[in-house]
Amino acid sequence: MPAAAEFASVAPGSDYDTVRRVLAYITENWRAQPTIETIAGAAGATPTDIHHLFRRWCGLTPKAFLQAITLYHAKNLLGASASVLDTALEVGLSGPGRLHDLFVTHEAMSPGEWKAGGGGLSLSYGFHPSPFGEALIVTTPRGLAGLGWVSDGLDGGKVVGGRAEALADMMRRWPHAQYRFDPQATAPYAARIFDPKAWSAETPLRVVLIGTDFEVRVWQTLLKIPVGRATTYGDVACHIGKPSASRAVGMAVGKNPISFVVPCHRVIGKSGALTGYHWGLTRKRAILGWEAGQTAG
DNA sequence: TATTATCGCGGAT
DNA sequence: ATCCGCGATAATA
Repeated sequence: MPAAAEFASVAPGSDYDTVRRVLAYITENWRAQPTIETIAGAAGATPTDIHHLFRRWCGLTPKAFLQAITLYHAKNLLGASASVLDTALEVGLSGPGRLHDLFVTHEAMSPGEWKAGGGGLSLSYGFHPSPFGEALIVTTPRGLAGLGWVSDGLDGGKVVGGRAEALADMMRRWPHAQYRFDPQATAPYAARIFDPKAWSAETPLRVVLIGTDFEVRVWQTLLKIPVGRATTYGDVACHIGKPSASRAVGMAVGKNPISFVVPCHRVIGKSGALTGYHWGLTRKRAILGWEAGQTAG
């Protein structure tokens, strides 16, 4: 707890704050095969603290968590059979859009519709705590349009961060929209999204996909990847009928505006390498590790 | 035209 | 085993 106060920029003392430092240390020093004592020391905590933290945060012991973010485990996420996307469909869940465990119903808003009729469209935004740091949530009257993260310091040695930058990043996606700070409008979304106990099929989460036709098709495909599984850029490309477009898929995945809800973190390279994440690879690891804990129980 | 959060192939460590 | 460099490839600004 005392060490966390030094990182007062965001959610001081939060679980993710420490998790982030553990992950950052491991990614930079994995070659040295650091012991749990060394890792704990670098994160400013005792091994016992670390143990309790991971049990509380994701339900896994530190050892299990570390194993969950290795390349070997990432390959397992991909699944032995043909494609995770196909097996998801075989399970026989009824409608499109409720395959995600968050029970999302989605509608698409094409750029044309967005530019032509978008004059009156206004977006509400707010900042809310989450298991992965402070989240920026953007909504329309029709549903969730954006979810991003406020960077909280270092990622891969690069200094980034702040609410202003998080908001600017989101506004860059739809520069012509009207933005209104309205935490009361966005708070219910935060409560729903980050509490697995609140995930329910009866009241699906409404999301609005704003992008090109190609991007929307990719994002819709991502919604079919179950919690605790992963797929590859090439698999997504096959799924939308363009087997050779894996690179273009990577670009579209990277532009996903609704982090976590549209699970772009569950797309990894064919080798099992995590390859990239708009909000930092450290966060991608953290989310995948957290999800491993959710499915383990 | 020049960018990619890709992929698979050789050839060199 | 692992890692680079390369070309093919599809969608954007």
